[in-house]
Amino acid sequence: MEKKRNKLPATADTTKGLIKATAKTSATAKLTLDRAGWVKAAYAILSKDGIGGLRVEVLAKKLHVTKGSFYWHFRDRKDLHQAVLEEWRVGRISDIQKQTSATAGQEQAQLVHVIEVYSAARNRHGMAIELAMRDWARRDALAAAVVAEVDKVRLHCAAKLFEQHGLSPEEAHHRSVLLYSYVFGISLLTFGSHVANEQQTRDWIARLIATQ
Amino acid sequence: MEKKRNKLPATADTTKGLIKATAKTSATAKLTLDRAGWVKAAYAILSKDGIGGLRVEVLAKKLHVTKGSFYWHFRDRKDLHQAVLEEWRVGRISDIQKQTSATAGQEQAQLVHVIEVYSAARNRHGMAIELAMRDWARRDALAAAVVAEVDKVRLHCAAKLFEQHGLSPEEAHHRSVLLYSYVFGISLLTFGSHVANEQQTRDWIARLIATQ
DNA sequence: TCTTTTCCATACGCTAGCGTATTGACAAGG
DNA sequence: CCTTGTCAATACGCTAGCGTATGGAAAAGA
Repeated sequence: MEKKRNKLPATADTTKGLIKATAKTSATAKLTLDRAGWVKAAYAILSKDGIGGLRVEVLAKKLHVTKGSFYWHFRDRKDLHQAVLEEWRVGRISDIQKQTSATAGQEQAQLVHVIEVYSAARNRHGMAIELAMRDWARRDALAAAVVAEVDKVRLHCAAKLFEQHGLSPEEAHHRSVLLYSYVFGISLLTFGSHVANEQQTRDWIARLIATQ
Repeated sequence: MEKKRNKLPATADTTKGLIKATAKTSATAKLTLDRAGWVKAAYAILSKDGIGGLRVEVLAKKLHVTKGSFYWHFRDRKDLHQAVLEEWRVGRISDIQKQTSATAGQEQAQLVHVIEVYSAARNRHGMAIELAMRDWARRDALAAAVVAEVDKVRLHCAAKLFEQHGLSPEEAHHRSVLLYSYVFGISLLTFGSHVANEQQTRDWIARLIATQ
């Protein structure tokens, strides 16, 4: 019995529902699917317990398998980390470009929409991952690089909306930085406590940021 | 057996002189001061590695003692946690009220100053603790309560400045929430990466927040 | 001087978790 | 049928870390 270390092709071909019913391409499909399954479960733990709680055996228990399976699909813990980072990077960039594709004349509404989408009150799970990634990035260079790249794209896309709305490149950049600082910062203020939603405050701030 | 007498931080040394003067109070004073030494070291670890890295034996090694000392001063790990939280709570509230005591007519300059003080670029260590506390608060109810209390005071003090500057209570609250969301959020954007400081953007945003 | 108190060192048992080695089950293909 | 490849279970050694028990040194009191 020879063991092959599976080094991943990072492109996640998410073909759901083909778990066992496939016959021909099942080998490759099942491989990537299993890695994707581990990564997906890793996300759930990451959002709840942070990168420090992302442990191999805990993850295995969550998936009702043993770590023997994990070390078949992943070389080690770092391998999983890289897969999680890559998944997050691709997913976020894709999401941003979807969120910031505005029709002409609707830029301001689109910006308000972006603020709402990233609001912790409406997207608690997504924001938990966001904060976990940033906490991770403060102690890990690779995570920091990924977060920096995603932020760069985010700022660029938001700035483009501001510019299309008539602002100068400088002010567009300023407001983009403020926008993302706010949406992440507001989640830091409200996440731990059970503060009232304060929708009025959120609306007021969103208007201030998005309106020139 | 040979023993190494490694001194605790300087605060412990200065008070050891007081022990000889007062006998009865020295016991209590030394106890709390030694606790303070542990708490201070805990801060350093907290800012660097987060609450997950705050381990008893690591902390002891940092102080060049064994954990035998730790368990003399603290009942357990949770005891240290509570001491750290209390220290942070008292220190932050004291600091806020100092930072927001404005002379009449200088409220706006004072608000800009608050934004600058909390800027990650100028106060990296303090912001690291701030972020670590908030990450901690996401998974610990006690930490969440402390952070919520500090935030409440912060928002109240900032809102008072805005009101003294002539804003309505509602807008004063809105802008206070924006102010603290921004200062914490901007640190999330810049902490992991080595982004340029962008002082111009910071100034522009500070003016937008503090100026009606 | 003798005793008590204070503070730290040492040794111990225990658990969680990482990574490896080995075995086994099962399906596909020759 | 037998071989091979795929994936998971099991067992193992190892480290880090928590909390306890105990000893020991030194200062403070008596």
